Amino acid sequence: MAKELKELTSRSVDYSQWYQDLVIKADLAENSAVRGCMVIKPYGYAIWEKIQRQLDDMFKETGHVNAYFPLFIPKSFLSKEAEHVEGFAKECAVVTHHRLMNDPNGKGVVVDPQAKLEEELIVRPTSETIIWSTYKNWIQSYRDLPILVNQWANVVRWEMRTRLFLRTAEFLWQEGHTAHATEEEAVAEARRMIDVYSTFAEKYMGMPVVIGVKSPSERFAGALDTYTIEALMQDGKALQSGTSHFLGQNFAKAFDVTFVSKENKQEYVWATSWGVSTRLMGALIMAHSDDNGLVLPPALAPFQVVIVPIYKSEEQLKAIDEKVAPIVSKLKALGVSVKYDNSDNKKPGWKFSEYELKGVPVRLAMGARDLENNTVEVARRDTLTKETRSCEGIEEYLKQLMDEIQANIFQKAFDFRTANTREVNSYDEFKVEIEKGGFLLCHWDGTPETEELIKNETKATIRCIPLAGDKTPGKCMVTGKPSLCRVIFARAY
RNA sequence: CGGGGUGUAGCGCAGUCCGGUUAGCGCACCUGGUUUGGGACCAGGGGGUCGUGGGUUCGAAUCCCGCUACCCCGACCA
Repeated sequence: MAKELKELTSRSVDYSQWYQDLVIKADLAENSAVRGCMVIKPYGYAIWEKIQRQLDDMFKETGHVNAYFPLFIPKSFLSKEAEHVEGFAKECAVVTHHRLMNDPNGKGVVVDPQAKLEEELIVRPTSETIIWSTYKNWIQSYRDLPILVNQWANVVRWEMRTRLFLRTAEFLWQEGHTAHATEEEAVAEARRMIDVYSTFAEKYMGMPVVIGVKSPSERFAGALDTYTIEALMQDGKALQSGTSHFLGQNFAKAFDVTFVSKENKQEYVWATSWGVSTRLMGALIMAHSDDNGLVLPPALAPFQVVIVPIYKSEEQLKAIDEKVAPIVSKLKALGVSVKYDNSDNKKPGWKFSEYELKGVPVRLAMGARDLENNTVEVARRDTLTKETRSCEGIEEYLKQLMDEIQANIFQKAFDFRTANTREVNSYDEFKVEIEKGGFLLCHWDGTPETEELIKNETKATIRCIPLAGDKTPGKCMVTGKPSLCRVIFARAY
């Protein structure tokens, strides 16, 4: 490998730099000329499309439908739910005018002062308000419920500091917004969707996550409960990868959304919202990548197999083309996506490195030697191992190899998390352990004050109170007050 | 919004302290040739308002003042 690239992708350098260089080098995304925004490049977007398609299928299976709501939200909508506005007001992009004009001084264009909007429009930071103002018109009777709607959209949050994929000023996501007749049903929906996210993360992204509930101070603005999936990155920091909120009747009350129940009573609707974003791609990158570049799980790789021909002459290439063609079509028939890169403008060595950097799960190389022996070289991205195999039955072998790689990638991340999850019983020990990264399971007295203190002193936050696992009570590591169960502390992105 | 840093070819940088031929290097790009089983080599070539506005000077990438953009570290957050 070229020295330059080795330096760029080496994790011995600062992790955030490693991450950013990897994103850019692997042709996933780049910084835009617009502050804090990101250009998702075709290869990166192909991964997003995979994520999108899979999630969308899972939403459909759970009875949801897609819809689309406006990008702009009248300013007054945002002020209707007090906590909600509190949470988002500081990071909103605001539209104040609707027209430009030629600069009277002849210097380009200026905002036309005549075109000032009567009421400013907010570029959505999330769509609860515009959606609930719409739901008001959709809901009269219990027969109109539940409403199970999802939206694929972009949102804007004017963050002070941004990072590619992890926190951009504009990002792509999906946001589900559901309306229910009863509290139980809404809670069940919020729980069901965090399970969908968890399944997606583990089965498709190959990334183990902990399902839990957020402490009150980490809750979504306007929610009664926030469920989260928390993943551990290779540098020992946690990443919140998806959330599902039980909103109670807060938004129904703010937007006066009521329905007539079976018992002919006027009642407020119960709500949930849930979302995952392009941040999942950040998670995917940081969870699995190594010094050679991305490592993509087969389930989300834009193509699962790349075939590289090695040849000295036109005739040889032609012979390899002919040999490869039936393998390609057979692989496709088996549902394995494959790219045959017989482009003549790059050398094989270059292609090897390039596809490794891009995280393609399996590379096949075929040259004159292979033609003679009816073999092909199979290189695995996850283990970086190579073997030469007969072309006989290679397609079936590759198909099952995909499952093996998918499982191996998950197992590796799972083992890493296990090795970096520790029980900690004293605050002194905590201060030492937190420097090593990872998840720390600790007792906490349940108060926001203690949480705040720990955060200020150690930069660690409560990632979640896990839903599953050990529920043994204990004593808070800081105050010694009683604690119901251990919670997960970590430094987070 | 506080602290720090950087703007020089598509990308990455040197040159700036100490002003002085025609602004340089690596990668990328173009042409020709030899190559091709782990990011090839040789030869030739093209590409620059040195972020921007002003000032000092015979002369400014370099010195002075303003503006601006981006990056990093905090605070805030999916």
